[in-house]
Amino acid sequence: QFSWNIMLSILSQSGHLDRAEKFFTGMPRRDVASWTAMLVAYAKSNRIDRAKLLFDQMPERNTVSWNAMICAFARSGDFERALGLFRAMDLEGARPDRVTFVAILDACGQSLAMELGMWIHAELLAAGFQGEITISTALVEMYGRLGKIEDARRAFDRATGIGGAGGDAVLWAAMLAAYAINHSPSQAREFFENTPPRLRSSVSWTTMVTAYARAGDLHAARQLFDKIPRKN
RNA sequence: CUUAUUGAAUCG
Repeated sequence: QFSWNIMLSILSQSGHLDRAEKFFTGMPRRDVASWTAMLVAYAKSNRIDRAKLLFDQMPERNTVSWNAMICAFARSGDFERALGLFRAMDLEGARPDRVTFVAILDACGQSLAMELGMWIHAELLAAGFQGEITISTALVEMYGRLGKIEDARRAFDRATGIGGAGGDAVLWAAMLAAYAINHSPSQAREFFENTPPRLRSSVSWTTMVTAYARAGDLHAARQLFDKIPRKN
């Protein structure tokens, strides 16, 4: 069973939707993973409608299947349906996990659904997902997009811990982006300078450079660009 | 840490 599923995911990841489809229908046995893999294959080819059809036809659904479908909607920009599915999970007794929450927080941020976002935030605290770094990053990103920079910062501070130097490069880049979106480049720059080099990535650099460029300060952009270490 | 789903910028 494992090997069939592996074969199926190889086919879909290499973009052979038609072959994946044939393989899927020809499989001697199909478990939840097989159905979900096929669903994702459709979604990646932008056949969201087909994906949803498969989702509805699945003999059983687990959290991963729900996540896959929610992510598919979110990726296609259909945040309404993504959020709708999230609500429907409860009714079918599927429990959201950290992947669900990250996807939903992202959808909230992109659709500027502040009310719901804050509600979700409370939900995940209650569910005990507080400490997950991907969750923290998603919170920072969402609040940043919503213009709630203080809330973004609060989530960030909790994630970086006592010394304030915890977390990873993704978290720090997300916080930087939150500043860059909501404040002047110099404000963002201050945060950038206070970022431990270990937690700076090429993403931090490009975020900072484009912040200057967007503000029209091409000189500062160029100057910073020239300071980027070779490896980045 | 390889059977399915998830976190950051730019450009393509």
